[in-house]
Order: sequence, then structure tokens, then C-alpha cells
Amino acid sequence: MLYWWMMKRFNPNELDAKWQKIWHDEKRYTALHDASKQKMYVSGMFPYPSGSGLHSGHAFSYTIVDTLARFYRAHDYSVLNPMGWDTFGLPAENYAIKTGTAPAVVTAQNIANFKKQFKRMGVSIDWSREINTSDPEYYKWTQWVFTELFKRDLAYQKESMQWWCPVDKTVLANEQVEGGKCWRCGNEVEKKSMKQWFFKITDYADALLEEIPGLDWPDKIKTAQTNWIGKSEGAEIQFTVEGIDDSITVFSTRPDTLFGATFLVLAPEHPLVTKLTNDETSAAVEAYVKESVKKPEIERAAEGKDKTGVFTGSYAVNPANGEKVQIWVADYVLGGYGTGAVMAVPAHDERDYAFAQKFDLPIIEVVKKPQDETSVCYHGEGVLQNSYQFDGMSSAQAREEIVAWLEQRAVGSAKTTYKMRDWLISRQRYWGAPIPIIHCDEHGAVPVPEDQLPVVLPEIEDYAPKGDGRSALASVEDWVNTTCPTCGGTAKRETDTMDGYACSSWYLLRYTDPQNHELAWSPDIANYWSPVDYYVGGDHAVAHLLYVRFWSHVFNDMGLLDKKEPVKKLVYHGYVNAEDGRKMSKSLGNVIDPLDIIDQGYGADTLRTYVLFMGPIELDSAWSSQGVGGVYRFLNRAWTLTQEYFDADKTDEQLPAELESLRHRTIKKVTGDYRSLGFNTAIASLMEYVNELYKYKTNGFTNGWQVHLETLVQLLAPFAPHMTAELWEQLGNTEPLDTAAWPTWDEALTKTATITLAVQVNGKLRATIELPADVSEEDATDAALAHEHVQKFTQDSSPKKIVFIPGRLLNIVI
RNA sequence: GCGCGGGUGGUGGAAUUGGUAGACACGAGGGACUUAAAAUCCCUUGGCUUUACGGCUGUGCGGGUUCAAGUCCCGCCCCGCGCACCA
Repeated sequence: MLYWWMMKRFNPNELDAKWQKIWHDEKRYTALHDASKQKMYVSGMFPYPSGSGLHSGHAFSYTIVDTLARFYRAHDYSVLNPMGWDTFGLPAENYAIKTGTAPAVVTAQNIANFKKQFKRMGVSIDWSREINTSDPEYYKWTQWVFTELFKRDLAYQKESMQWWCPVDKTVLANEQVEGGKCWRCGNEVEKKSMKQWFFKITDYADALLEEIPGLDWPDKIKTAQTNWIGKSEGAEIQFTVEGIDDSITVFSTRPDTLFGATFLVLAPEHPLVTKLTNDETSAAVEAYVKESVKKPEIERAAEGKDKTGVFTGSYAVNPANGEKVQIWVADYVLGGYGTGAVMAVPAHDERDYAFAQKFDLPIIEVVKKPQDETSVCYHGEGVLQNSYQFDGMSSAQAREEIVAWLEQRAVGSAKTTYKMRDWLISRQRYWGAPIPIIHCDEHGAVPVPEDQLPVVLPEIEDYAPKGDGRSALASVEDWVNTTCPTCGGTAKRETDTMDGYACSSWYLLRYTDPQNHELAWSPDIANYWSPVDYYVGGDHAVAHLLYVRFWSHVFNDMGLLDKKEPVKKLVYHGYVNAEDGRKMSKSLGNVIDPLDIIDQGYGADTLRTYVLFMGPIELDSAWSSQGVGGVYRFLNRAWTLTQEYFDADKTDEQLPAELESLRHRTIKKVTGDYRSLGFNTAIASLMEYVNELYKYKTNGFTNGWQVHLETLVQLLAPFAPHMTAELWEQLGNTEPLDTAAWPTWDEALTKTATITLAVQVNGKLRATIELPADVSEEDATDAALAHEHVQKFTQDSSPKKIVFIPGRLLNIVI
């Protein structure tokens, strides 16, 4: 007789502790550079270790990563599953300003906490490769990359307009300006020209664009990146201005509509604006410019179709037809895109049309509308008219011919522009990697030589930015004052630090060779592991993922990496929302702490399996406490079943062939699902397998159960590594489960002897019949026609047609 | 406005890519065990209808193609995300 208290009870917390200690002590998950094996590099987007610890999004992301790591380890891949910390950033700096605690100190505490919590999730990480972006050993190489970019003219300094709050005495990001006012103090902000550092990502616009179609990334992200780069092909066309020597260059993607350009519009920021005004117009234009320059771009855009603008009083000449056209200033033209000036073709552009309507400007149709076209403003392709020698030409052909004609006369040329701007990387903040530049009166900006790197962040007392728009570093005189590496004369260090995104643009390479003191990485080692096979995250669709690609392309050009693209497969998962379906947030009080789930006694296996069972990984999901309970019940059933097997008196009786067939089908299905990241359906199949085994249990246990239980344990292991490690050992295995060969299936055995054939009459299901799997169409038809439910519908009429899908269905058409 | 996803029971979601819609799980209902509860185990569970066998209906809405449509085509309506006056 078997009593429940005689069995080893399922105690997840005990198992978690036991196995986590073994994995740690035996350094089970050290990644080995083993050229004889296939490599598998998986990584999540490394976390910013905040003070509040792991949240459910982390649990989700890193469970996906870890599950893949464990799955491929069981397939004898050499697996790299690293972890690091993205530690530069505002929260630590603000905390430091408030409390005076050094950011490095707070960061170290948060890392320790994160690491402890990650370990409790049972992640199989190679901790010997841990990196931290604010560690001088790390940012030394971030700075080195900067100097390399500088040497290649890919890092440069440029004066550019920034938002400036005169009260807070700091620059603000565009997003921090609300209605022309500072988000902090509510005072009006100004535009101030400041010298900033940029990375020339625009040099790589085409290269980055070209590789996008070949990436195994979600279309969502690929189109986001394509749009962000925003390539458009067109022409630059010069319009001479009456009365002055300057000409105005416009950019247009539709040079075929040049003859319909009835006025020009300049952005308020356009440098020629003041030159074009006269005594009558200057006051109005000046006021307009002042007003619109103050508005954040976001607000200018939000005002949508309601066009505003002023006439400058000047005229330009359309180079196509010699017509005199008015020059206007309007904020719907953006200063930072193209040339900051457009030729307005109101007949074929909705914005120009709205503007022309409002200010009563001429409209000339130069592209014939198709007959069924009803819109007033047709912006499609067509046949040209009112365009002299180009009349009758298609707009596509006219685009080329008109540009050629303009080029001949030196008043225009083909031109490609991009929406993407260069990457502004300087920050007037303390807590970042110092930009490794020394400013010398004689030699200008000089990069810090490699042997003097890293430029270490000095320890200071007051972390607050200086009032003049410089970081707190500017006050550290003995740090700022240095000598020029070129001439040895007195010089000053750059006091801006780098955007945190710089540090995260190459960490995936540092993981491959984290202890290298001579190089950022050794190309041999990086080439073995690169690219990342699975990169998992749910954020940073554009910025980070574009920057990583940019740097990777540069490294490829530098000969430091033999691949251009850093990430083979991007796994972009959804958000984990609260039970109420809303975003988790402290203020709503609906936050689920993954560590609480573990502590409540569910353990890490339940947490891990649950987050993957919630639904397809790419979808947002809502947390369900009851769902967690369901997964726990499933694991508990698998555990209990195995314990009952151990304690039972076993016979040598043969198990039915169907059960063996189910085992093979389950291996096939689950293995395929792991590969295609269909974790939710993999878990469902394992649940079915367990449910089925419970049915067989009523006949008692046999020795044949061993293989079923081992299969179950192995298939479940990547999701629930602790419990399965224990069961694997209990089943008598001495080799660790981590590296035990993954179960294989025999295709022939996945087939069953009989099949359930669906019988339809005229496409409607009327019966299902059990038949031998290899039944012929004739036999199946006979069996179907003999069925009473089928006969009710076929009556006496003979079938017109029989559609037979072997193994699936038979449709009788009458 | 443009681009990319999506709409399936009370809920999360399955569906071999055109072939038995609702796998698996939650919830709910019923039963077993228990003095009782919890835990566990078993059964039922889209709706309507039928004593039952069964029948009708059903994947956002309206059409279409097909022996057969959640899946393909055309036209709409909603929801989410990204970009957004980019010339």
C-alpha cells in the first residue's frame, strides 16, 4: 500500500537551492571556445540594474534566453549565455545628486541584488563573463572605439541648436519641452547653439538599409528601421532669387512636377530668410520666425493640416519655365530635412495644396489625373501636361529627363536624402563614459592615445551639472587641465560624457572576450561566436538596434569582425501586463514581482514555465495568478507520477504501441516548437503527454515506463531545469541532464495504426470513422457510404464526386 | 494620414498553412476521497435544440472563389504598435 507521505513530495524551493548550488559550484555553464562544435550565442538585452530589482519583463526575457541556452546545450552546441549590466544613466546620477552617494556605489549594490535574483531564476549563465559598462576596464574600450571613429572621421564636433532652459541652466531634449516651456520649472525655453559630438551614422545609411531585407528579424522592426533611415531619392534644384545673388536650393522627390511649382517655401530656420525680407515684410516675418522656432518639432507637427506662414516679399524664378514665384516662410517645412526649402506644387501635394488654398496662391496641374481619380490633389503617377517639351511623358520618365535637363544647365542634380540624422552622443552629465578628447589651442580636438586610456571618471562630491551647460566634470580642475598629447602644451579635457547607447553598441562583442586587457576583443574569438544567434528583448526597436548594427558595420570595415550584421535572429517579445490588462506600475499597485512567485513556494520552474505558457512570445500578455497555479499543478503531476513509478511494484508487461507512438509524436512536436520558439504549444504537448500517462497509470506501472519518464524529463528540462535535474538523477542517470543527448524520434513510429477519418457530405461533417491508417480511397468510400449518419444525407443519390485526403477526410459531393 | 500586427468560447490561447474549429490551460458545474475544509483524482463545459441518436448555428461585418474558408480574394468596421507636415 502506498501512502502520500511515503513519497518524496514536490518541494520546489528545496530543489531550486540544491541545484543552483551544484550548477554554481561545478561552473556548469562556462562557455567554451570549441571549434569542433557548433556554437550557439544567445543573449537578452542586458538590463539596467535599477534599485527595484527584477520585474516580470526581465523574468520573461531571460527565461526565453535561458530556455534556448539549455535546449541547445542538450544538442551538444557550445553555448554562450552571458550577462552584463548597462549601468550608466540618469537614475543613478539623480540619486547621487540627491543623496551624495557615488553612482558607482549604488550601482554595485543594485548589481549584487540583480545577480542574486537572476540566480534564483535558475538561469544557466556563464558568470565569468559578467561585464559592467561603468567599469573603467569596460569603458576604456568604449573610449577606444570613440577614438577609432574619430580617426576615421566618423566622430566629429558640430555646432547645433539645442533647447536651453535659462532657469535650470541646462540643455533639454526635445521631449522635455512642453508647449515651449521647461518640463521641470515651467519657464520658457530658448534655442541655444552648442557644440556637440556626433557619430556619422549617416555614412552608413545605405549599408544599413541594404542588409535589412536579409535579417531574420520581425517585419515590425525591419520596417521601423527602414522608415527611420527614411531614404528618399529625388533632386536638388536651384531657384535664383530676384534682386540678390543667392539662389535657393530645394529638394524634391518629384522633379517631374517642377513645372507646377508655383511658389517656394522656406523653413523658419533657413539662413536666407532675413535677406529676403523688405521694409514692409520684415517685422511680420521676424515675428513668425521667432514664434515658430520656439515651438518644439513635436508641436509643430501636431498642429497638422492647419497651415501658417508669411510672404517674404521676394520672388524666385522657376528654372523650368522662367516663371516668377513668391517665396514664403512656413513652419510646415522643416529646417533639418533636405535643404530646409521646398518648391511647392499645390496641384500634386496635399500640404502645398492646403497652403495655396489658404493664401490664394496659383495652382497648375502638370500630371493628368486618371479618369476615375476624384481627389482634388492628385499625388500619384501620370502623364505630364503644361510642361512644354515634357508633355505626354510618364511621370517616371519625366523625373529622369527633367533632372538630366537641369543637370545639363547646371541648375539641379539628382540627390538622395535620408531622414536619419547623425547620432548626437555628447551628454552634459557626470555618469557616463568621458569622451576621450583633449582640446588644445594649437591642435584642436586631439584623441587621447590608446596607452592613456581609460580616461577615468574622477570621484567628486557634487554631481549636479554646472549652470553653464557643462557637466559636473567641468569643475574638476586637476582633471580638466592636462597636456596636449601632440605638443605637450597645456590643454583641457572634454567634459561631456557619451550617451549610454554607445556603451551598449558593442557589449555583445565584449562578452566573447571579456577579460582581454590588450584589445577590445580578439577578432578570432569574436568571429567564432558572432553573430548573436538569438537576441532577445522587447524594447529598443530603433535606436539601440540600429546603433549596434552601425558599430558592427564599422568594425567590419576596420577588419575587426568578419560579419557585418551583429544579430542573426532577433526575438522581439511582448509586454507582460498586470492581471487587469493594464501596464504594471507602482502607482496602480498591480505589480507582480517574479521573486515573490518563487518565494510563495511555486519555485523557479513554475515561474519559468508559466511565463512561456502565457501565450506566443511576441504577443503582450496579462499575468494570471490562476494560470500560475495551473502550471504548478502540471509540474506537480509530472513529479508525483514519477514518484509513484518509483514506489510501485512494476511488471514486465508490454506497453501498448499507441503510447510509444505518442512518445515519438511528442518528441517531434516539442522539439520543433523549441526551434520555432512556440514554447506555449510545446508546454501544451507535454501537458497532453502527462495527461495521457495518467490514463495508462490506472493499469499499473511497468518497467517500460522508464523511457517515457526520461523522455518527459528531458523535454521539460529547458523550462523546468531544477525539478527535472532531480528527477533525472532519481531515474538513475549519472550523466548530468544538461548535456544528456536530446531524445530522438522515429518518423515511422509517429504514425498510428488507425486514423480517425472525417466524413463530410457536401463539405459538412456527418461522421467520423476509425480506419486503418493506410486505407485506400475505395475502402474509405465504402465505409463512409455504409455509415448511417452519412446515408441520411446521401439518400439514394450516387456521389458526383469524392474528395479523399488520406489520413484526414473524405468529402462526398452529391 | 502612412506602415506593420491583430480581431476565434466566460478568459489566456490552439488549429498540420485550404481539410473534423475551440488543443492545452484558467474559470465554472458535478462527482470521489475527508468528520469537515484544503490538497488530490475523475467527469462535463461555444450557443440553441433533442428523452436519446442527432440536428441547426458559430472564428469582427458584408460579398466572392472552392468539393471544402478561421486560413485565399474584394469591400468595410474596430483594436494595438511604430512613424508622422520628410517635400
